[in-house]
Amino acid sequence: MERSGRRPAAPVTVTVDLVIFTVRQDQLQVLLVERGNEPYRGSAALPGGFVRDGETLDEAALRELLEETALDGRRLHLEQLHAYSDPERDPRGRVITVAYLALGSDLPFPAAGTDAARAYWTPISSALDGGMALAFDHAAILRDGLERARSQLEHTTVAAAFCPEPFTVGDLRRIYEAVWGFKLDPSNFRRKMTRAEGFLEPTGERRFPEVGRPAALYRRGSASLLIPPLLRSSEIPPLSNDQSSMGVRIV
Amino acid sequence: MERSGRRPAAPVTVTVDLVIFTVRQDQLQVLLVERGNEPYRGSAALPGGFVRDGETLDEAALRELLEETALDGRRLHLEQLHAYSDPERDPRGRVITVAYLALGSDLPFPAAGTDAARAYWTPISSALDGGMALAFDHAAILRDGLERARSQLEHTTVAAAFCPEPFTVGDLRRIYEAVWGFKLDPSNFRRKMTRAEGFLEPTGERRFPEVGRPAALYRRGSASLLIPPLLRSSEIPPLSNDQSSMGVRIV
DNA sequence: CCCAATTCAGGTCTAACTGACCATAAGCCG
DNA sequence: CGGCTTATGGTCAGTTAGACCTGAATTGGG
Repeated sequence: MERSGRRPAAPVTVTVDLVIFTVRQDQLQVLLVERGNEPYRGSAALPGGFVRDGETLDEAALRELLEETALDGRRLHLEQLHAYSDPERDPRGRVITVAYLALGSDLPFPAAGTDAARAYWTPISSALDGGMALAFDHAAILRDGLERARSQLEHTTVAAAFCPEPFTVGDLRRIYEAVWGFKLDPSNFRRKMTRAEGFLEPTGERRFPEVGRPAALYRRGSASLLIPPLLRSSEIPPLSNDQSSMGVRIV
Repeated sequence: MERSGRRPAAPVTVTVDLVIFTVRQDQLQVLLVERGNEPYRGSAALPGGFVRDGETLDEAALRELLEETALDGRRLHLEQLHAYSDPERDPRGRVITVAYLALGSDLPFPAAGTDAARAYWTPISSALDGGMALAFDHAAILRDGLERARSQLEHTTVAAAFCPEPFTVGDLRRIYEAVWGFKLDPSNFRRKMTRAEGFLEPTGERRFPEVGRPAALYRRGSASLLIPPLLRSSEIPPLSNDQSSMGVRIV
């Protein structure tokens, strides 16, 4: 940072917005709120809010997460996604937002006591298919969050963050299938996951499902990276709405 | 974003800071400036500045880049890195910065006309080895930028952004070696790169170096992703002198 | 002119991994 | 019991990665 005296520092309002994903009924779902204030009153939006004095962005994101989902932050993954800064993105004026990606398992329905007008889980397919116009640039943020989540599953063990412990290899596979949007071969998936060091920690227990053979139960291992990665290579392309706003276009 | 009326929006100053990397003499170098104003007057810092009214973060980063390096933006890569928001990170008050990563080939020395007190290239090894205390949290930003650059080389074709066109496979390999900090096997590297679709576009020409056999010249291809990725699997031999799979550590 | 040094270009070989597919196991249900 | 479902494990062929080797093409020095 240089040149502090030259130009007046333009004052800016900063918010955090959260892309909170969970998997329910083998479906990737995102938490949306119905806006209670102008602008976009009544529209669907990502949960979020203003960053307060003396608060880091991470703290603000954690606070909003707790307010929206009443969730203990321990078993969920939270990471910064991107900062969005189009001067026209908020009709009230200059508002820059920093988006966060949160992944959680079996997240509860939003507590009734929150001050969001209404919060609810929606399958990303419906949230993105154009029928539901999200407020501000939240559709773009959601797309970026989805792509980030999909990419993270390739290289890290965060998929386990979607699974309540203990879980089976099948549970984990259904997470991958829900997030990526296509089926995986159960046999090859199991071989891959059980060989990745530090991903799955056997409990010795088994789970007896409604139907089918019992499955071994696992806990999350200590590894955070998936080595070697599981790349969604040449599979069936999922519902692709590639219109990412990330990356700078030059020329 | 929700709950607009509840809390006053705390006004914040926003800056962009740039981690600008280039490779010179087979060394990864970063552009630093000597601060001309308080705080940290005289200390080394990353180039950057305030975001102006009506400007996106990307635009602010591009503007700073042009001011610092007088660079035509065509052959350089610019991407958002992370937002840093510790309330104590700037003694002047509440300043959030959004860091950008820029990669360029053969970048010129900073133009004399810029208003940065002094700008200069430094090998990252010296910039990070503690002897040179960077202003603010810029050491952390630089570390994050380095890790991002290293990771990008695995999955994308940005390494070519470091190479003035046309370039040889050897040029490209030396970029990887400089950024990653260890040697690669020339033969295996060439096999990998020439097979990756859309990375290298042969020109048919050759370059006759000072010493050694002439090398075929290439241009950047159209692909932006490197498929399959080139992973620096080498990495931390936990015990023993196992000199890793693909190379020998330098640095 | 021949030789050493250097770098490029290519090839071989083996181990590992991938993806497609098959087979069996172990529950449930009627 | 046989049929259905899911888990688990194995095979097999094709691909890839890493280690290593061979030769090609150039410069520079005796």
